[in-house]
Amino acid sequence: MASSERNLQTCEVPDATVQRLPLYLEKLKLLQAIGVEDVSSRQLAESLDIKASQLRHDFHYFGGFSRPGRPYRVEKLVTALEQIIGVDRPVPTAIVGAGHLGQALANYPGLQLQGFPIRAIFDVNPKLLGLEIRGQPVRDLDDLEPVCRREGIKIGVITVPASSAQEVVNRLVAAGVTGLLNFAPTELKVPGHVSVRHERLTVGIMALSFKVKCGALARSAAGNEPGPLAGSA
Amino acid sequence: MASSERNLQTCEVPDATVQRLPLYLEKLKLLQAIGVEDVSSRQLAESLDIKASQLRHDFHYFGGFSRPGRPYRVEKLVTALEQIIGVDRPVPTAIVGAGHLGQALANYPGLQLQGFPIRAIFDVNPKLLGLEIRGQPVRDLDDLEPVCRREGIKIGVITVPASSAQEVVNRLVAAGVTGLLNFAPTELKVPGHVSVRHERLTVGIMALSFKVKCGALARSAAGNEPGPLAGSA
DNA sequence: TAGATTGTTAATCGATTAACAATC
DNA sequence: TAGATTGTTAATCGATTAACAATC
Repeated sequence: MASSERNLQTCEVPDATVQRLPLYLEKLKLLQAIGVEDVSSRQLAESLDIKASQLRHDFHYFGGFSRPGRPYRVEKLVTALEQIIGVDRPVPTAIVGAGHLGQALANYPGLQLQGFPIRAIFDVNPKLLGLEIRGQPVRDLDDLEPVCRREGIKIGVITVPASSAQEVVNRLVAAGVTGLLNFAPTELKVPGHVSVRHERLTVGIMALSFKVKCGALARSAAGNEPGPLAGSA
Repeated sequence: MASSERNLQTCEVPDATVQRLPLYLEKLKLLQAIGVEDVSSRQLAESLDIKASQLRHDFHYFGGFSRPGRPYRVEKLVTALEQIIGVDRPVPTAIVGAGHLGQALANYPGLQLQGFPIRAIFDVNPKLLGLEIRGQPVRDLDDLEPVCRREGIKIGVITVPASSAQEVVNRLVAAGVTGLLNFAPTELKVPGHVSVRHERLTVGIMALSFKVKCGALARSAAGNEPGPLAGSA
């Protein structure tokens, strides 16, 4: 118990584990919604296509979700994971850049539902200032600092062009934002107390392209090119 | 050389390496654009915040980008990586689901620029059928198969609700699509020759939330809460 | 030549998986 | 009890890093 407390505080949790926590939470919430009360590590792991021992190993960093012999209580697990991830209370979030991607994210219900309500949207383009998305007006970038402070914004979503990303980030950090979700294709310099996560849309599609190309090569080498209708589920 | 050919064909390349290839390509194209002709593994690695030995190790799976003693030629490397990733010629891509996210992706210039021209957009909503995005009309989902075949669509981007994702995927696969970029929060069943990549927006923001929360805990434990203006770059 | 660079292998490091005692 | 389950440690596996010969 003492060691799991230390893990929580110093965050000595592997990144690979951290990335799986949201998947666990998502699946558990789904189970909760259909009225499932108990779940074993094997059931939960199988539904996520991972090994049960990996799931238990992940949970072990935080410790004490159940006792040997007893399966997990879905509700307890949801509560615990929400606390661990930090979405046990809403995390006020702002979107900077109300172009196509920014608007899409502002409209996406998942963010609000998962605990990240959009409390502010900013853009430099005066033509967008009239626009309102899910009850939030697009505001002038000039108002960034006072609005972010007033709303207690914790996370900033960067959907501005790469050329203005760093300046926007500096202002968000100065206004007290400590987490940045960066969709701009550029590196960002931030002070040590700020966390950044890059979301690169083109990395995903390129990695996919590589696999597609390799699959095609492998099949043509093996000489068993499937007809377009073959094998469809 | 024989072993690197085998790697190319059977794709025995670690996923971690595959995910870095697009980053290398992106940075190299940037260097090319500003007229840089040569680059060393150290320079390139440093600009991406990785170790030079890792970069050389990655390149070694494909082999023969330079000779000992000579730095890499930017142009040769760009060409080679484009071929390896499979973007040396355009990869016809379709977007299924023209809601906010689908429209944002269709409008995103990066996809076209990186080698993935959007050659078709589909939706079930009749109200969207008049819409045209960057020269592509939103088409009726009923026309999916003939249009995908005619345009030679290789990659399908899934931006429909989770409830209809599997059906859309079945139809895309039947129409000859072999790569799927899935934004719907659901697992997909596909035949073996099809590659799927999940893009989970909420996983990214939740992992970020975890790090933010841990950072706050660590600082409050250490008792050195920085003022909101401290340390800003 | 001397210093710098790549390609390639070996060493290290970390993450995943297996195993099993304790428990229900 | 017998079968199933968790928490926890050890074994395995794979990825990253270091080292260095060959080369410019």
